[in-house]
Amino acid sequence: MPPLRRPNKNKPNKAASIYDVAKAARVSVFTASAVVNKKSHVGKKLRERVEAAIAKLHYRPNLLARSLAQQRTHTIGVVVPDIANPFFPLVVRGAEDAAQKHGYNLLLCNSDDTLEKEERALELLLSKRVDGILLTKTAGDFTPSIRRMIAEVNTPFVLLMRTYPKLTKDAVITDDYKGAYEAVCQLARAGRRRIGLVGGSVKLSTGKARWKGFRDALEANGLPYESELQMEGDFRIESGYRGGHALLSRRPDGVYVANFLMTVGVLKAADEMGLRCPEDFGLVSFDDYPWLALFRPRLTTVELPKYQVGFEAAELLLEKIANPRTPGGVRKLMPELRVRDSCGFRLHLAKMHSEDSL
Amino acid sequence: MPPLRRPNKNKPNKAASIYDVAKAARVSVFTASAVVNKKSHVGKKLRERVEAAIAKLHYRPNLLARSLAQQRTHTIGVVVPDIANPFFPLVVRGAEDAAQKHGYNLLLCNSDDTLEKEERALELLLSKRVDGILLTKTAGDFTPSIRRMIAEVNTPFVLLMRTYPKLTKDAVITDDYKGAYEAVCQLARAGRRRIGLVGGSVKLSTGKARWKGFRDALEANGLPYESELQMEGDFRIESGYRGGHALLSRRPDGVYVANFLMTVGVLKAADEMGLRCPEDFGLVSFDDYPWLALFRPRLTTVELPKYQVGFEAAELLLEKIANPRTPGGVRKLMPELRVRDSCGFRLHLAKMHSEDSL
DNA sequence: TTGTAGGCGTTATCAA
DNA sequence: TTGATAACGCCTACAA
Repeated sequence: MPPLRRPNKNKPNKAASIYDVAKAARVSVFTASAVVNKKSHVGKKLRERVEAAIAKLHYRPNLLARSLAQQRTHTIGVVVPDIANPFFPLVVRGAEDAAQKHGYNLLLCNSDDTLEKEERALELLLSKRVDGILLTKTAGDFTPSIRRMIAEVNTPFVLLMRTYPKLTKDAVITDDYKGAYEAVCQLARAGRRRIGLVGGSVKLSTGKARWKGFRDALEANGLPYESELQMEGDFRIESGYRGGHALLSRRPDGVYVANFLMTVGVLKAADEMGLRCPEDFGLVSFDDYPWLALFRPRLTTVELPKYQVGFEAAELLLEKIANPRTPGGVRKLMPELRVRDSCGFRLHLAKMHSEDSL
Repeated sequence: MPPLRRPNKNKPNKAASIYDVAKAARVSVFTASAVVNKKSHVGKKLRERVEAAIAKLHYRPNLLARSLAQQRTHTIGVVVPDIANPFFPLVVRGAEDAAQKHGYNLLLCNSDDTLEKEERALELLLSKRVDGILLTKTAGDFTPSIRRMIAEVNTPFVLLMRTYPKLTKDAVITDDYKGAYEAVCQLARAGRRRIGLVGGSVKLSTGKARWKGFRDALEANGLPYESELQMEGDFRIESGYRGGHALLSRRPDGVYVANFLMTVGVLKAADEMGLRCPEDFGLVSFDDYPWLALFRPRLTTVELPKYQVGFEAAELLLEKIANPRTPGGVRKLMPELRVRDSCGFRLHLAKMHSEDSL
């Protein structure tokens, strides 16, 4: 004779379980569960008894157990290179807002753009059975082991900012090619002829697209393409600093930097070299922040809709979770050139004007 | 006769469970589990059989089930006002690094400094049975309902940046009083006599401490205390902008702003009013960022060890999780005044010097 | 050292 | 409409 499952085994400080509720309301756990989940029509009388018991016992369902039972955690994993890189907080915030709206939570991991940390994070997220993953893929391919793992679990992925077709076609990115193209065109409009680049890694889709946009804009504007004016960085301050020193020592009159952190590095290098922006070199940066309009040099930059990227990626992911056969694909959001002083456009106009009046 | 629990009920695309492993290795689940957890001495022979089965089936433990069984999720909840406020990413990053080190993950929530969102977040985190919570408490008291809930679950809390003794004494904060005090002293050293404040909410421990530091420094420097030179904001750009307009219209010669976002707002207001910093008013901000050294006005500011706050808070929380009777208490980290141009100190020196040479 | 069986808290199936 | 009872996948006394 199987002993009845005893509710709350007399443990004093234990939270009430649905068994306790059922017992207190003198109904079955089924009924109790149905009431908790506002399910089908439970008789009014029983429902009230259950509700009373819930209130009395301060019952709150254990989401862990629920997740195990229904194979759904209502949690999505997010892996970004570094939340301390000012680019990502807004992306994550967008994702959180979308997730929140649907009753989902975010499990956050940093990869530092490292394959090792990325894989550790993914493995953990998968083991915790997140319902889906938002990933800003780092450069390089997954190990076969993790590839297999991902294939087996069948958890939907949506990529943030960077594409990586080997994993999935679903991604929300920005039109980096166009952004870089316009950035360089603006430099050209500002009368710059020897334009250099401090770019991100060309192993990344973003780095590559921005680099191509740079090159094509050079050509479209009939400007020379000098390979020694091109520096490859890693989107961090330090690499911008190194690239800035190397590049500026070649005295370009225009510089396009592929993200904000590297721009900071470039400005530091310029500072050390006694070079002023935009007088000595015009600069167009990538990615805008509210404070950039207020500090000098006022950066001409290409704003990327960070929040939107996160928000839409999360929404797409949630759709795929709800229905794995959701279309998806690459969603490309438009950047927006914001002309301020650093490109030297105003300077150029003033100069042209004074020449005119000679 | 109870039917044996059947491993992998023939479901095709199901991940292998420990039952499958046990079956494949022809051992009991106990043994399989022991091997997975590198437990006590399992016979070498059996262990190898189990390991082979694990490899063959690509078995990975379901952390959800494990959490349910051992009442431990290895997850800590983090509630911050807004991850998009550049202050918090570093705090969160510090916490993540500490958590990661101990095999923990972060569940991230934003409260927007709203009691409602804060409570929703806490309730969800508690329901998901996080092992502990890192909280930057918003202004105002919990509702009785959530108070009770928190009391019942017995989940350890550690506060970030802001104290709130009604919840817990454990907190990692910065010495805001001292920081503000030094900020104002620096303004005084720069020859400023009519010093105003754009502070945070005095309902927050941070806002209050920074305000007190401001006042005491005024007094210590024999400066007048004019209540109309004090604006209360909410740490966001917009409130700094409004406060900036109101304050600057009174023409103070020095301004202390209690965080970076509000400084951005103040600078915007100054810009619109045609006021230059530091020529027309000296400014000391709170909280430093790498790029602030490179843009003008170069902000004199009080750096707060953001990363450390997050890191140490997480470490303390993990200790409390491991041993609830861990001492704890308020850990106060030291700020660091970084003198640059915005306070007008250099200007002041130059002026004194030129007067000397008259 | 190894195995058996019960428990973790829910949901879900299938009768009644 | 309700109620037993079996999953969900893992851990862990208690036995052997």
